[in-house]
Amino acid sequence: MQRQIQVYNSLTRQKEVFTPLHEGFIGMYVCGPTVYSDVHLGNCRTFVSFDVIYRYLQFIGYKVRYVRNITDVGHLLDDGEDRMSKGAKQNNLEPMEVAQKYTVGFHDMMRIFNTLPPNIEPRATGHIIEQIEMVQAILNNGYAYIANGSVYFDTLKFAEKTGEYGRLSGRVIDELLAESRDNLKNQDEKRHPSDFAIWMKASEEHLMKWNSPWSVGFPGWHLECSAMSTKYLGEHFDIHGGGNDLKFPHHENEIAQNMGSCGCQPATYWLHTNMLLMNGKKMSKSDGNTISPVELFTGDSPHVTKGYSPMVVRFFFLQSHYRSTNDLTDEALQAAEKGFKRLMEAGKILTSTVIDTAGEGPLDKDILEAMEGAFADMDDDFNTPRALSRLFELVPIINSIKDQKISKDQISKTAWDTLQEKWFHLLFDVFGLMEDTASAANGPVDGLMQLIIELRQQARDNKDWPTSDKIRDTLQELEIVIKDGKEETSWTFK
RNA sequence: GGUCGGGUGGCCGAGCGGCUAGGCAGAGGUCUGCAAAACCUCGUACAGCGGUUCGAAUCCGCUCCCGACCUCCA
Repeated sequence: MQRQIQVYNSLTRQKEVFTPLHEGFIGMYVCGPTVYSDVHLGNCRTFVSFDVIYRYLQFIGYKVRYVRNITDVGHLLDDGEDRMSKGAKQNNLEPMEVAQKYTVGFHDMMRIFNTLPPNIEPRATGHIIEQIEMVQAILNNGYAYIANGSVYFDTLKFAEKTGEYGRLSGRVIDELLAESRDNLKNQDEKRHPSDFAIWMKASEEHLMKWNSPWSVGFPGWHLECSAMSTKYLGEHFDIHGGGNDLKFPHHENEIAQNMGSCGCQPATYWLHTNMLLMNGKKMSKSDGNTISPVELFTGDSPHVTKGYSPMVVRFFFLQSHYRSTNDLTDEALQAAEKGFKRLMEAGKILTSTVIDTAGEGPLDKDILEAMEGAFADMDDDFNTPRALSRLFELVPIINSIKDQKISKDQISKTAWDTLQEKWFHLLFDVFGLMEDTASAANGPVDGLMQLIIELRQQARDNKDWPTSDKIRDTLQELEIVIKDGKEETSWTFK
């Protein structure tokens, strides 16, 4: 069921028909987290976005190799200290203990958000040799120079020779050139301010360091992704993804490194997710405008009035397009929570209702068009909010079937069965949503509830309203909602 | 300052030349013992000013705001 899809390519700044390098196969690399502290929500939104992309590509029949790295070395802070080292020193730990702790935490969170694990999750520290080899290749090609044991990428030379530097992020080479005259003098080792380290000589007290032909040191900030994507996906692969904020300098430098070593553009399509905002501003740890996933789940934060379940949050992410900013507010989350519930309730009705109408029904067309439309929306650069809106359009029909406001002969068995199948494919397999908590009750709870509902019905038949209402109110306090339908009474967790 | 992306009804958020987005909230109605749920109906939104066009929220120009990146960040 291969479908033709379109993706927005950051490199060309337009939507393009997606054509994989090898028919039927896709190589996708997504920049993963730096594991020096707990994941924050913005990371989660990005990884949920790529999770949906990964799921959809698989759903439409591609065999996808999804590589997402773990960065456990190589990110310098202002003072020149490595993030991992800093975290280690603060807590008196081995750097690898820090990495391990937060890697586990990251994985837990990804599971909570119901994201599929990538096929390969390489670590930067496990690929020092590959990185050293890449530095060597770049040196051999003349796009890097050695200074005091460190190796720098020569952006000016690269820009002059290839004209590539700055293409992704829209930076202009002329500016780089003009800039150089003023800034040249204050550069110690770098020849040009835009040059960046691909190998750094380590100081004595630096914790994470390795032998190399140039010095005992560590790889540069952007090198890992170049080396690891090449190793697992080849010199040229289909999709490279990451957060918008990585475009420059990270991705720009990644491209430079790949081209500097092998001469080819690493990925055909560059996909960037936009930022998660909170109250209109980028969510960021450094300025306090942040809420951790756990705080969001528990409601333990001044930014929310209550907790929201992971699936509600996932649904909330999906309600905006991955290339748009998404503004997280308490009000928006409440709206998402209700909407998500409505969708899930409709799903339950869909599961439990059988329609046997032979031939065609007058509503078939609407139903099939909406479902087909939802997939067409996904084909168009993974437009999840639009696809979701199609599902919502079908909710009144589904609910009306249950309430018998629409009779079953209005819909054919074929259309209904198709709806069932596609609905769940989209919601569960592609969007990666699932029932929250214990709301899908089984075991004794369901039986107990049946009994209670039956007793209440007896009271109602006897017009014993006090008893009937007491049952309802008490259940309400227990977060269980009683819904009196025309034919039967159902229940759900609040 | 440079680069890029935005400003859509009370809120969130799609659409990006002609056709109802959708969710939440709100109003009215149906159903109901009451309530909830559900269903039906409704608001006539596209920052401002010009321009292009038979026709613009959608294209162009200007103005005003906002955000991101340019330093580690998904």
